[in-house]
Amino acid sequence: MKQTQLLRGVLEGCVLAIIAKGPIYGYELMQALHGYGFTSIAGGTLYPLLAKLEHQGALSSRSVASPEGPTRKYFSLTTQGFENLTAFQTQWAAFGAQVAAVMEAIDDEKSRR
Amino acid sequence: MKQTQLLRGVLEGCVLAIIAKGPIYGYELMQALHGYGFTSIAGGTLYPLLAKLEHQGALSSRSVASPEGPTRKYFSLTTQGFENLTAFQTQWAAFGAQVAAVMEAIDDEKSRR
DNA sequence: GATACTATTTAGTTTGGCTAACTAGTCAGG
DNA sequence: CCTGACTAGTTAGCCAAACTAAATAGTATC
Repeated sequence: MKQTQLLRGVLEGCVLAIIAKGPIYGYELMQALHGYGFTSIAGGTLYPLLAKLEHQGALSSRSVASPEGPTRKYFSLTTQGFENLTAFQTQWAAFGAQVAAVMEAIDDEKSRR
Repeated sequence: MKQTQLLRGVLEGCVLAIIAKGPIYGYELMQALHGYGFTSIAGGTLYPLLAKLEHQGALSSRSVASPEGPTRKYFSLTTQGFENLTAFQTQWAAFGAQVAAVMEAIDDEKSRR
């Protein structure tokens, strides 16, 4: 499915949510996203986002050698990151309600026919 | 609220949904969106979108003189437009479910603490 | 004739996810 | 030993869509 546009801003929230569950490195996070259905997310999308979030202070990272490949970079949420996540959840809920209201209106219209 | 990024792709769906209720002109549609909470949508956002949708064949339009201002351009959904709307609703529902799944996971985590 | 509201259009900017390419480490098969 | 496959991360440049700001123009009010 092509959901590029819908992802705008939402991907960041999802990344924060998954990292909130515990430290995780980029590649693993990517696979987790795929598992949730966000199959289109590639390294070129995810890594720059992680770098941005770390730069902004929402994430902290540490490098750990891997027994089966290149060094992994584990990310954790900072206090700021948790705040961002909460803010996102609030905003997303409100936004979803707005969209639902618009769609409901047309559903009413449809059922009236 | 700053929801610029979340609106990506969704605005189009909302516009289709509102027009589905019956012919409406741009300015009125803009006010309708404001009424649903999308207060940031300005003419410079909406009109180009309407033009694009008409060009793509999702909307048809006709100009009608207004008794209290410049000529209005009323838009209606074409068959294509209805199809687009249905496709959007399906996609939006699936997307919403995916995001909910990610957020739920972290809620579980939170409540376990 | 100045302000305000209605109604639409256009130019140019910004944001953030996308593709594509590259580097680099480990391991299996031939 | 070399090739390919999987793991792991980085970078440059593209593109779609919403944004700001400004302009045009009609009507009404003061």
